[in-house]
Parts: sequence; C-alpha cells; structure tokens
Amino acid sequence: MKSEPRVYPFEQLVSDGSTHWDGVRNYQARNMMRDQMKEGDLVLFYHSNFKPPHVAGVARVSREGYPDFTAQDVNSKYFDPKASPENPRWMMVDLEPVIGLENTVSLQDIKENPKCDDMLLVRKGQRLSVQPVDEFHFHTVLEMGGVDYNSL
DNA sequence: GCCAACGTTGGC
DNA sequence: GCCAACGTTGGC
Repeated sequence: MKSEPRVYPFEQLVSDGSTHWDGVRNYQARNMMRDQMKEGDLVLFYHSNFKPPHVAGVARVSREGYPDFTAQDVNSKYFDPKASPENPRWMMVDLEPVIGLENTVSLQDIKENPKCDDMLLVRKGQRLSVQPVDEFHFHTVLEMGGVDYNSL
C-alpha cells in the first residue's frame, strides 16, 4: 500500500497504533480492499513521491473492508457527492503497524533484484495505490529489508 | 458506445 | 518541472 510520507509516513502509523486507510478513490484499489484483504493480512507500507521511493515497513490489516466515511463528510477533502449511506461507493480497511524495515528497500533496489522482475510494483505505468504482492516477493522484500519473516 | 479532453499518479 | 500512463467525464 502506498502513502506519501509527507502526508502519512509509516512512522505516523507506528505512533498512532492504527489508522483508517481513507481517501482511496480508485475502483481497482477499492475492490482490492473490499474483496481481497482479510484481517491479519500483512502489508508492505510503501513511501511514494519521495526521493527515493521505498518500502518503509510492514503493517497488518486490523479491520476488513468497510465504507470510507470520509466520502460522506462534506468537510473532508475526500468528500464525494455521489456517496451515500445506501451506496457508500468507497471502502477502506484499518491498518496497524507490525515492524519498520531494518533497512528501507528502495524502488531501485527492487528493480535491481531479478527475483522481483515480475512484481506489479515495477511494471510500467503501474500506479495503483493498493496492489497485491505475492508471497515470494513479500519474502524477498523483507529479506532485502533485513527483517526475518518468521519473527512477525 | 465512442472518444477527446481533462485530471491524477508518481518516477525521474 | 516534466511527462508517460492511466482513469474519469461528458458530449455526441
């Protein structure tokens, strides 16, 4: 899951203890949160729009998909006039921090690792803010980041 | 249903 | 700041 660190960095999740993943306004990303993500699922927390862009830590889904209430809040920057209680339109999950990477793993690190060749993240034109990571790639990134998967 | 115009994402 | 690669909007 991508977040701009100037908006919401991983360190903020650590100090908050948990957060609502609000503001996602893309259908593919929404469907991922609504249909695929389950409580307990592990998440790579990626810092986008940063030099260099990188994976900063691991989070966990602490609540499965439910309506993103900011879409119905006129005072929110994420307000969507087409959202309603009957049709909330947008969904979110809650996340909690698991661990920060010992060494952050940059996008370049990932691109340079042949094991990550097939990762969605490095596919051209790919800009989904929520995307699936298969187990092999997840393990590979953790390994590069100096975190033992079995300790999670 | 098509598609041009426009807006956004996000690496570089 | 640039721009490629999308996604969305709305006229027709």
